[in-house]
Amino acid sequence: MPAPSEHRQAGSPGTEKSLRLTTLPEGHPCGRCAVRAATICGTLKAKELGHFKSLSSSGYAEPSQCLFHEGDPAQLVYSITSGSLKLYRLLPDGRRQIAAFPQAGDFLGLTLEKVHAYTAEALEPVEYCRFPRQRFDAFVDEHPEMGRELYLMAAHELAAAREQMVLLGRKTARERLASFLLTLFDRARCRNADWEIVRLPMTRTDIADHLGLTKETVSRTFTSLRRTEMIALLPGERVELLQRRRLEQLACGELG
Amino acid sequence: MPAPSEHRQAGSPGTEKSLRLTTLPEGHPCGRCAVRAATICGTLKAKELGHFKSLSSSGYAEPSQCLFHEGDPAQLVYSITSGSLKLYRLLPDGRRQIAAFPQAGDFLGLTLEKVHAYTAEALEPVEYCRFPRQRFDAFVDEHPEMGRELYLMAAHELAAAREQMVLLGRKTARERLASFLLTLFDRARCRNADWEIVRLPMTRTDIADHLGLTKETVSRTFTSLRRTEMIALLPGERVELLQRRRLEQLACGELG
DNA sequence: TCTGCAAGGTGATCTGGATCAACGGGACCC
DNA sequence: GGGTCCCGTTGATCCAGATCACCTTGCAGA
Repeated sequence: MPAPSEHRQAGSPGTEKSLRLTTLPEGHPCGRCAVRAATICGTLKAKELGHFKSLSSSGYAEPSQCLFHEGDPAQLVYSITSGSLKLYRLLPDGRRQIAAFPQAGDFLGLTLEKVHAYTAEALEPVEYCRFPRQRFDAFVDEHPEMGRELYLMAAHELAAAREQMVLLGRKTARERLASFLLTLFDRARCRNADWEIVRLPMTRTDIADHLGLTKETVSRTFTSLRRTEMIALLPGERVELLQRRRLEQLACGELG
Repeated sequence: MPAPSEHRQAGSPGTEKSLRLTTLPEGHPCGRCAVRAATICGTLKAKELGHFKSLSSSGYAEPSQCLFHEGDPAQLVYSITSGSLKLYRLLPDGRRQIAAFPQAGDFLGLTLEKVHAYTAEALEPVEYCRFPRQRFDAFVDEHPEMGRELYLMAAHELAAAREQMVLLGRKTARERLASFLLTLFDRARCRNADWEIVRLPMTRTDIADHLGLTKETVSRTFTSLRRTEMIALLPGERVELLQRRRLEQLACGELG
């Protein structure tokens, strides 16, 4: 029987956002959007949301297809409505760093620069709404309350990025993998009330390039966590967290 | 004779922000603020800025003094007007990761959580404006245009944090130090037109804890860059970049 | 049915940077 | 003047994780 989670007991993002979610009239184009509550769309009223949505077009990407590449002019902004991706930078000699694994509810391509600094590649089939950058910016200018929402989004991502800096700069391989699994778990739990089970839509190489390791070390570390009975590898690219409390201690450096 | 810089030739933040800077009447409390142009204060008109400023109190911190500690309730927001700091997280066993070296013009303490996740410690004498968090938030709510400014600030920091993730995850010690020196150089150049000289107000240990290395490795790497004549160590904690083009190539992984 | 190949796993070996140790110099304080 | 402490530097040794090599499995395509 797993110990209860320490962090974010009450008032998880999901709860808090659903409070302010406005109901939409029958037949609204966003009426069936599964991620509306989780994005900046959630704060817009029916009419404004209709206008916002009308700026966009829907799209679909297959696994290994890229929404944009590092160096491409940043002309579109994406709101992911289903699926997940990897966001990465390549060094000239092929070394790769995966900055994040964006998923449904995330915005993508919101760079301040004229070109993308990262490549966004689908891990699974991805559905999205796509906004021309200029129209997106114009809409934000006309709706100052959107600025605050964008800020909250960026601030969340900044917190995650700094957490990852601690991981990359100072944690061991075991600590990194434990942290990674817990992050995925927390992120999934905000959206649907899964169990102690985490789905891994990415390969060992992807995980390695996110954690600053090699795929061999990731593989060995999975084995090591399995041998110490902290996790179990389930069929279907899934992992069960058998002892979440111990994983949390390991992740924050309290355990060998 | 150094090659011209590749990145950010025209339209540096400094230029772009000064365009929108409003002039203040004689005797305005922010009239002599050196960093007004570089912060969100720069977008406010005289009257609003006066109101904003009146929410704050000025303060001063000596080297090694902390504005706040990891775990403290986040009750204040700081706008740094001079000096520089280190922002770090400690793991229970003493491992440390320095997330950033904030300096004049930066805001600090803008967390979404109720407590600070990092400690902010002065490297040099620091002057700041300090806003009670509630009043700061209330002001932002009443001035929606501030949301956009906060967003731009967070987006800049996010870009920097992801750049650091690439560094920590995939770069060698030499590449890390070269990247670090160039980042400091670019940051200083935005504010005053220094030369090819970078000031290092932090110790070797601080640099190590920022780059995911040890102080010994940082020291050896300085020596190595000096031996290959890419930098020179000057008295007064300063470094001259002797071959910026080569340093840039090294920093982005194009050189051994 | 075979073939190719991408992904995961594991053993053997290597190495970049960590760790341990020692020294010199500057700032500060009796 | 003589401690003491902190900082930077350098040498010697160690080790976590990288690298290299190899095997298995699953699956798509011929």
